[in-house]
Amino acid sequence: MADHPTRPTIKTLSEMTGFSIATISKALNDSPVVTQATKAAIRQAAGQIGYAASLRGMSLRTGRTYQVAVLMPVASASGFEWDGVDYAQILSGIAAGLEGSPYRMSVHVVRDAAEGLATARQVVEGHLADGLIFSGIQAQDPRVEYLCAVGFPFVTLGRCRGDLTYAHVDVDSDWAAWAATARLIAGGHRRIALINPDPRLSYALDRIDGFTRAFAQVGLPVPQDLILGGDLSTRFGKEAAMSLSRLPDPATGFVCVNESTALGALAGLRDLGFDIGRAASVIAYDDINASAYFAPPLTTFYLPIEDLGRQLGGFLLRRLAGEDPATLQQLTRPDLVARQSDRLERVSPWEGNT
Amino acid sequence: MADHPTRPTIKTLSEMTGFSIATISKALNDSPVVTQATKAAIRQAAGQIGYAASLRGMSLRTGRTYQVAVLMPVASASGFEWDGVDYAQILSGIAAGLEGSPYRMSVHVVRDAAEGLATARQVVEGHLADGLIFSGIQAQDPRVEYLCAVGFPFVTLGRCRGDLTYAHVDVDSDWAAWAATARLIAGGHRRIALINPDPRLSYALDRIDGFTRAFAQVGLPVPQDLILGGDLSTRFGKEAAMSLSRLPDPATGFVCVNESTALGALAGLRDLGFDIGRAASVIAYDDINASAYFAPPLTTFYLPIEDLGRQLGGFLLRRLAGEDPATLQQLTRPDLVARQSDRLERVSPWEGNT
DNA sequence: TTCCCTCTTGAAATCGTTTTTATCCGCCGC
DNA sequence: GCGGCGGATAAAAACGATTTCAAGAGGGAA
Repeated sequence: MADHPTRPTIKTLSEMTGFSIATISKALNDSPVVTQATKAAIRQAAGQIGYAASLRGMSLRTGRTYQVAVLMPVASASGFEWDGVDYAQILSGIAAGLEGSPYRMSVHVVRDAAEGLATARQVVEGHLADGLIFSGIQAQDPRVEYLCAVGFPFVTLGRCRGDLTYAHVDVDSDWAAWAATARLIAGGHRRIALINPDPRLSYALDRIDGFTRAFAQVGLPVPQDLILGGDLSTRFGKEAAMSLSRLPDPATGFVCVNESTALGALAGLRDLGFDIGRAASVIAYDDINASAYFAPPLTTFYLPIEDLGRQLGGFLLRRLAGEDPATLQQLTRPDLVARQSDRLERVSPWEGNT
Repeated sequence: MADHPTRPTIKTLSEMTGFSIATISKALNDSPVVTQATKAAIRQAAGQIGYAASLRGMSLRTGRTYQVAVLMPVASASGFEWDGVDYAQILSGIAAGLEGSPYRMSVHVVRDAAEGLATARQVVEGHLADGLIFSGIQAQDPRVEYLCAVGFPFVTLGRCRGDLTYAHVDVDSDWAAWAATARLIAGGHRRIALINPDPRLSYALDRIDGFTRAFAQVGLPVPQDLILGGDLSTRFGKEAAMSLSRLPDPATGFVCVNESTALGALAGLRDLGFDIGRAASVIAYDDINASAYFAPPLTTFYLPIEDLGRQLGGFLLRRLAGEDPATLQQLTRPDLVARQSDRLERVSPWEGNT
């Protein structure tokens, strides 16, 4: 393809300056064995012709690829359903975190954890990247175990359970579920549903922990029958809300895992003729900021998803620079955004219904 | 890093089989100069030790990178707003379209068209990828012009206006806007709003064309004052709907560019106290299938966004194989999904209000 | 028998770097 | 005056593939 005739190489610089390619290389890498005068001359020449090292050449020689691989999960999608996850924001954040470094981002689509492990293997064994970033961490995650075992640098969005030490960024789901549940309990709700993701996911367990703790704290029994796990689709949220509202002793409050399921829950309750806001309260993680426009607007926990991505990128760079993974761990507590009343207005034990 | 001691190279195979590395290379590339017997022996050995060619080595020698770069647009995001675009689905589609080829996908985040051009330049001049995929095409798109000029292979999601020949996949926005508008006109609406994206975008113009044609066809004046361009955020949809509903002669129908703006329009109308479904009708592009859960559920044009991605990937592969871009052009007409009534019930000229 | 041609394989150059090792030169110490 | 040393640069060997060109074997024709 039409390049500028041929782009300059280290050899071009060698001919320009009269120094050997070895010296050029060392100068550009700021090696201490080269004199300042030589470095200056070489850099000047490099700047003049706009030299940029060929990643291919560097890559072959050093074994590094200057690539960071991201495993992007997509719902297995038999008939696409919105899952409310704006992965583009995460990617954007990661890219921002990588900015200024020579690392670029390659994205590998994975449909489930098994495929994720296979892809991680490919990346490691095929030297397709120098580091890995992924999410959707399971309580016991084969990818984390594998990568720890082979010593390949990676950062995860989420933590698995177990005592492995690795770099990660996570949201305090335990706390968020606790806070949401406690809020609804304080509002008079007793039959509170936990609309949860796939129970194999680590943060699904965190949420159950927080949910449970909120009840235990005030000495109330945990409504085990109202904990439902599924995917993140709107459809699941709707089905879950409908089935839990049809129980003899129905749920009045819903702690949803994200906005997509919350939207589904709203739709389900509406379909059953409930007056949301009076009959039920819905609380969600807020990662795309759409719940403000729902009817009614939802109380959410705001998740700065792009910032998390930025952290992931930054952590990976530091990990690649050799930093100890134990120092690269961060837990973010999301901010509560109160929008809709969380009071139970229908059957509150301590206040009349208004 | 702990690789399997060292991964096998062409040299390993050479020692195993006794053939020279030249013969090995030719055999694996199915060159006709090698005998079938030799090929079989070499392939057998390669399979046995699980040999896979090093992309780095290939890359350096051939100049190809076996990478496809995708320019992913992200909203400049001063205070993140949902834009209703599930770019993850597009990426997933592209990856699916690339499957089976040695090409992998790298993602470059771009904030606007100018940055897009700069990134395209980097990719081309730095040989960072063999082909490019991007979207958000403007009526006059500097990226398209540049890439055509330098002859770099690319495929776009969307078409620019002009007579350049290049590979692309697009949605028939003209038709969709026409169909949506005609539907509302048939339902009795006369004051129909067009909630449009950034007017520099090529498909914004297509939508205006279709919108205009629908009015012209039945001899009605085009409500120019109801055409509003903005970003794809829910906030813009809400603001647009509110301002257009407060006019002396307010809009009763809304042709929204996507689900995010449509959600905003619904929220805006609700805030103003309108009974949506009676007072107004909203129609949207449907690319994430969430509108089924809105209140009321919206009539939409279903857009198989992942399929479009798959086409993009497939087209780029064919383009890289040397196919003529003129044969790599596709226009998809989205399917109408009728959900909510598009009849005007408040002030219909030919039927009473119920 | 000799020569040439074809068919298969091998040797070597190449892509653009980095890194190890060698060379050159001046200077210090003895 | 000479050996050695250190400082600056050059030469050469990788990294792992592809590709050009040479070489060797075998066969057919004169």
